[in-house]
Amino acid sequence: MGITKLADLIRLDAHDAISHKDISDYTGKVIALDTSIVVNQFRAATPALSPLTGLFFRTLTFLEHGIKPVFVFDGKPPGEKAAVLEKRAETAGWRFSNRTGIASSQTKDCLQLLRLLGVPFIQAPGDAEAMCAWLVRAGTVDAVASEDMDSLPFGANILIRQLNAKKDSEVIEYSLPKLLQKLQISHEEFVDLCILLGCDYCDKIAGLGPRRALTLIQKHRTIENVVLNVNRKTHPVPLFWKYKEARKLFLDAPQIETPELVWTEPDEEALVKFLCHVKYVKEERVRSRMEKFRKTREEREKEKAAGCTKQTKMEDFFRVTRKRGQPVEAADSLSSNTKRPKSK
DNA sequence: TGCGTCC
DNA sequence: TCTTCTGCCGCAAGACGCA
DNA sequence: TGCGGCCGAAGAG
Repeated sequence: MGITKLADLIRLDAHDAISHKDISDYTGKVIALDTSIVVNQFRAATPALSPLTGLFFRTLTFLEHGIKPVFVFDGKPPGEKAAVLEKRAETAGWRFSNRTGIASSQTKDCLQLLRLLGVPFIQAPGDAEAMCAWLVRAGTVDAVASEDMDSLPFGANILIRQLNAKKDSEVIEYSLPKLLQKLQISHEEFVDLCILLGCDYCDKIAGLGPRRALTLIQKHRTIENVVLNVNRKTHPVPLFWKYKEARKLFLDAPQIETPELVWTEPDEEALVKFLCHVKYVKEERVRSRMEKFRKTREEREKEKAAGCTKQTKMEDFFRVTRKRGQPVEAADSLSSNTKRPKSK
């Protein structure tokens, strides 16, 4: 669900924090993705089909563009969010199964697919969004790609939306430092603002929308002070309001030692065996996509040989590792890329 | 480019 | 009176390949 | 399921 109306607020009040990019602008970048969001996207688009094929196609598109994806899996959700998830699952009519953090069969399939594609993945101790944001802060990855805005209060400096395989689709990049500068608030104040807007971890104050919430935080700086300065009759504070727990979740996300990230060559034969013989995807579909992948890769190498500097040589790309706390480039360099508005 | 199909 | 919030409604969500 | 647009209701100045 993310943060209610945060995208609107940024669009209207901190437009400078947004830049419009093309997927090719992320060549050579390490991008963390919340796997559950990606999988749910495919499930929502084609409920009758396995989301595995979608994951397969999209991951290859990333690799073709020289993007190094890292998939992050949800661990045991924090108690506050578990309640929300359970409620959501109940209304949707399915059983909420990630209470323990034990991988479902679908998760195991995704893990297997990523292994065969040679793409690294990380098991988060809790919320995958929190882990993704922490990876950016630690310099392990350059940005988070997600449709949820949660990564920003979690502290991800760069958030990318609409990073998909569609041709001519516009990628939107949000810069947290620019956002804070434009709104003239600190990260802690921004977290309080997100709680007032409405997040997954606690209730919100009724009657306070994005306009008023922003003005109040800019004026009074903390939720405690905002509460003292709003009309309690028209804007009642929720009973047993767990805003302090929510604040703690955003600011003190659980951290783990990041494993060394390694990208290797996709194993076509094993992919065919898994996707076609176990998951019953048509072999022709998998083979032709792999063929296209190889051709794109060859073209890139040719371009590189011809002196096209932007392209990443694939031999360089594979078997490349990213060590902990050793960013390839500062995350901020992503947002310093030239804006490339799409012409329609 | 639009539309049908993927499983 | 103007601004802001809320609730309701409708639509579209992925990616590929063929015509 | 989530969003954007539209509308009526309610609050702020």
